[in-house]
Amino acid sequence: MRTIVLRPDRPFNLDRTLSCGQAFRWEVVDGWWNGVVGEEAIRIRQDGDRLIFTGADSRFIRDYFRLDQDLPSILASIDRDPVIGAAIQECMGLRLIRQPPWECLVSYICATNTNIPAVKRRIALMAERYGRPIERPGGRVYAFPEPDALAELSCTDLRECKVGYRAEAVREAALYAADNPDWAERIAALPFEEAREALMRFRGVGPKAADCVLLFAFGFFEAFPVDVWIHRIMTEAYLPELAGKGCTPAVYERIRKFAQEYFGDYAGYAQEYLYCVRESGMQKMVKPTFLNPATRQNSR
DNA sequence: GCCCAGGATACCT
DNA sequence: AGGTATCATGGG
Repeated sequence: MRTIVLRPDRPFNLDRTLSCGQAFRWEVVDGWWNGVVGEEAIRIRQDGDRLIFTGADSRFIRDYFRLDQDLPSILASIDRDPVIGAAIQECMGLRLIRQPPWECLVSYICATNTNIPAVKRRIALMAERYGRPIERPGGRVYAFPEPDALAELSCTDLRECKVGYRAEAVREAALYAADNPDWAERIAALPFEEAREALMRFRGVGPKAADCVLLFAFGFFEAFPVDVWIHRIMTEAYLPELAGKGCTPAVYERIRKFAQEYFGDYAGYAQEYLYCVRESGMQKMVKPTFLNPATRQNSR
């Protein structure tokens, strides 16, 4: 059992971080979060300013949860109005984690037009059936399968993991990644927009999935994924002129460009905080509180 | 049975 | 450039 004592100027909230829908392989079992990251089977809980965990060393935990990132400065930089301000208050301590690129890519291919529980099920099935077993005192768990393990499968095999029509896309991605083991390094070395284009060359990866992988795996914090919830929040609170138009490619582009300019280099954090309060936050907007241009400009 | 969900794609006009 | 049908699955 290991412990990390959190510095007061490095706020962190484990529950918010793991339950906000950015990662799909964590679950709570009697007060502990259990998850598999790479080859590590991790068990962790938070007690005030202490993180108590097994299954990985402290350096791994710090890196995965980005505990050394200066969250207060980041949040100060995006805190530009009452809407995002309320989300920051409510979700303080939520951090964007550093996910393994391959698992993250497959996860968001499997996350199109579906809901979070279904994605978790798909990833869990692929891991149980085709991942390397990891033996732990608490039982056996499975690493997420490497590209070559998935590349061998037929679409039928993948469909039995309940991925549905996404099977071809998962298979193609696996074949490509197995043939190009350096695919992630090459994307990581590109500038943001080029990395985005590279990801969108995978079948089944459009703007939204690409932005999620850029944000959750590659640490491009200017990425601003627009799903149906974010589309709703952004059109109601920030871009009323786009309300009721549906999230067409042009609308998607306008929202993400606005967000990058308005929230700045850490727009992705704004996105995740807004997503975190998607339901409670929308309730409070029964009378849509459109921010007027004046409010937008003199903030901060 | 319905509608919705961390959408993308091919195919229209 | 801008609309639209379709895809497979699970939750509510």
